[in-house]
Order: sequence, then structure tokens, then C-alpha cells
Amino acid sequence: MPPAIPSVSPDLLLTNIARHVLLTPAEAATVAAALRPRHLRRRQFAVQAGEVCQYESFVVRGCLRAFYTDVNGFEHNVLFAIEDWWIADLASYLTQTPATLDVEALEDCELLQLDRAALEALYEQVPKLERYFRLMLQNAFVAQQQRALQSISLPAEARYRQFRAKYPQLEQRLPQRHVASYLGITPEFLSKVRKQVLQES
Amino acid sequence: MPPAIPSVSPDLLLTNIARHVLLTPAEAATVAAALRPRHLRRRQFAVQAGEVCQYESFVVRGCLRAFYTDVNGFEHNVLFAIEDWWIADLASYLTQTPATLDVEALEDCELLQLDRAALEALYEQVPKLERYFRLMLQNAFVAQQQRALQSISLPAEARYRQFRAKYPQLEQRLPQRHVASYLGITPEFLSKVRKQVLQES
DNA sequence: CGTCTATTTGAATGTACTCAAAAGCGGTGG
DNA sequence: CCACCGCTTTTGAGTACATTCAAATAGACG
Repeated sequence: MPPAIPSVSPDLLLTNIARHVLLTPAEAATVAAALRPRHLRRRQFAVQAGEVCQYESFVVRGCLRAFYTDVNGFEHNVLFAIEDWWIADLASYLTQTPATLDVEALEDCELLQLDRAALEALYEQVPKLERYFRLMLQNAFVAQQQRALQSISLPAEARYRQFRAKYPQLEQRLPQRHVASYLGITPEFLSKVRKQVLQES
Repeated sequence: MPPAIPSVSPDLLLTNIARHVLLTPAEAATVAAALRPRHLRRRQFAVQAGEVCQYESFVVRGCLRAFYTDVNGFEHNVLFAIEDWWIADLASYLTQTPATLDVEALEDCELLQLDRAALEALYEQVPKLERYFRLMLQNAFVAQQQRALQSISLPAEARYRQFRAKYPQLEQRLPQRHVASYLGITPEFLSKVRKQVLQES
């Protein structure tokens, strides 16, 4: 009988890590063993606001969004993730305090999840990973800052153009209202902006 | 002849660190030795956009702002720092890429600066500091996220109220136009918002 | 095919901005 | 001590970017 094959292969993640730090085969195996495969159906949640974010999720297949629900009940998309990206409420995960974000599957997903304890254990066994995850945090910080600066300095149309240029794959895959929410405008207004932008190009 | 006394005492910083990790006297001395005292006059810059941010600066005395200048030349304040706070263009400092922010002294300042190489060396000598600076980065990340979420979900008046509640000392110390810039509104509009808010309370 | 949700369109509205001018405030020198 | 200069804040009128609400149209899924 062949050995049980994990339902989600760690290859994509190991390749991703290899772009930043070099692991021996043994180390790669240790990493693979620490990951918890998880299948998520469309509309299911990987993180729920109010609860501590237990896992960082690496996307092997599918698409998710992280969003904030404001005091009036309006949702604001903060981050999307597709294949080869990590997603979580990083603030919650790192500080182990209740999440302010929800993370929801927009498509059926295959994830590789890593909980806080497993991460700490990995740091012991494979210290090189500290560098990898430090880089992830730096990237998240930098991306967040750039996004904040853009949102205060550019009008909606320019933000939309930038979004299209930066994430051409994403725009195809997302309902417009989610793009609108990410850009900080209403779906109606995005529709009007698009009319301008599309007929110009 | 008495030993030369550094022009800026590290006590405030050592106390700050002690709130997060416990250092032996020897370790504290190592930290103190790695710091570079720096005096900055009002209007002088600690960081200039376009150049790599060389130092993280701990404020012993004074007040500074970090700001972004957009494509139209408008400035947007991103962060203030007073005594017992760190300030830098963290994204630039961490990744050693050109800064997108300027950091300017709003008052005469006494700083303790730590350059990237000195920080790496400190990590070797006093590994506990990794925890301290990881906490600083987490805090910066969390604060940045909260600020971004507020700015998309709250109207200007609510943002002003929150600012007053959160940083009562700061409001006293800053010209209104800098508060306006931080809140993402014009000085004229802040003036009108204040009229509302002040007469209600 | 029908139902449900997403997108588009339009009209009225609102929040915040621009521009201009007046008033306040702080320092400096005669 | 007061007069003046420069800078900040206030006030007001007109405007712009984006929203709300409502209705029509288009798409997607069972």
C-alpha cells in the first residue's frame, strides 16, 4: 500500500521559501511536516474577527480576502491572496489578540496552515526560517504603508489604474464590488470610474 | 578629570527596553555603547526621502514628524514621535532601500540613533534584543493597520475625536496644520471640525 | 427557465476641497 | 512698549469628488 499522500502538496510553498533562503532536504521535510493542509469551500472563513487568528495560511489553490467590518456594518477589503501568497490577520496572529479582520474564501481553496506554536518550534529546528518570516513581515509592512500612502494621495481613478497595473490577474478573478471595497469606494462609483478608464484605453 | 559624559543619556531608552526584556548591567552597557547621540535643531531632518534611512531614532527630548510628499507636492504626516518613542522610515531602514518618507524635527531634539550594522551586531551580542525590536515592529505594524482602517471607515470629525482621545499630549504640542495633515484633511476643514467638536464638549 | 445577485445608470445629496480674505498670534526691532 | 512682519488659524462662498437611493439591466447558478 502506498504511503498516505497529504491532500495538499507543500511543493509550491517550498519553492516560495527557496526564493528567499536555502533549505536542506531534511529542513524542507521538517517544514512540510509542520504544515497543516486545509480545504476551504467558497464562503467559508479562515479567520473570524473577534477570535485570535490561529494560523497563517499559504494559498496553494484558490482566492481569499481579508476584510474589516466597520461600526456601521460596512465591509472594507484590506488584502487579497491567491496561489503562492500568505494570508492572515497578521496583527492578531503575531500578538495573539482578537482579530479585527475576517478572512473569507472567495473560491474553493487549498491551504497550508501554520499555527503560532508550530512556527515557534520551527524557528528552533530551522533557524533560517526566522529570516524568511521576517522578510514576510517586512513585505507586509511595506505593502501596507504604500497602500495607505496611495489611498490618501491619489483620487479613486488613479487608485484603480494602479490596482489594474499591479494585480492584473486579480482583477479578472474578483467581483467588482470587492475591488471597489479594496479601493475604498462604492461599487456604483467604481462602475462609473471604469467607464472612463476602459474607453480611454 | 571626570569621564566624558555623553551628551544624551541612554537612561530613558534603557527603561523603555526594561519594560519588554530584562537586561543585565553588562548588556545594558553594550546597548548604551551602540547608540549614537544626536542633537537636531528645529526644521532639521533625521531622514530624507530618496536616501536610505540609516538610523532608527529614539527620542530623548523633542518632537518630530514623518511625512510623505505626494506627486503634487502635498505633504501627508504619517507619524509623530515625542520623548520615549522611536521614529524612522522603517520600511527603508529594514530593507535598506530609498526612503519614501522624510523625518523632520518640529522642536530641538535629542536623539539616540542606531544604525543597521550596529543593530545586527547588537543582535549577536544581546540576542534578547531581537525580541524587543520584533515587538517594536509588531507595534508599528498594528498601529499602521489600525490607522488605515480608521481612515477608511470614519469621517473626519470622528478621526479628530479619536486623535484627541489617543494623543492628548500631542495635540497641545503640534500646530493644527500638522494635525490636519495627519488626519488627511485640509487645515481649513480641521478648523471647521474643531469649531463643532469644541463647542459640544 | 427563473431567481438571485452583481453591475450599470441617473438624480439628488454630502463631505471635504479650493481659493480668497480677514483675524489672531508671536516674535523682533525701533 | 508698541508697531510691524510673517505665519497660522478662521471664516465664507463656490466647487468637486464621491455617496446614497432608486430603478433598470445584465449575469450566474441551481
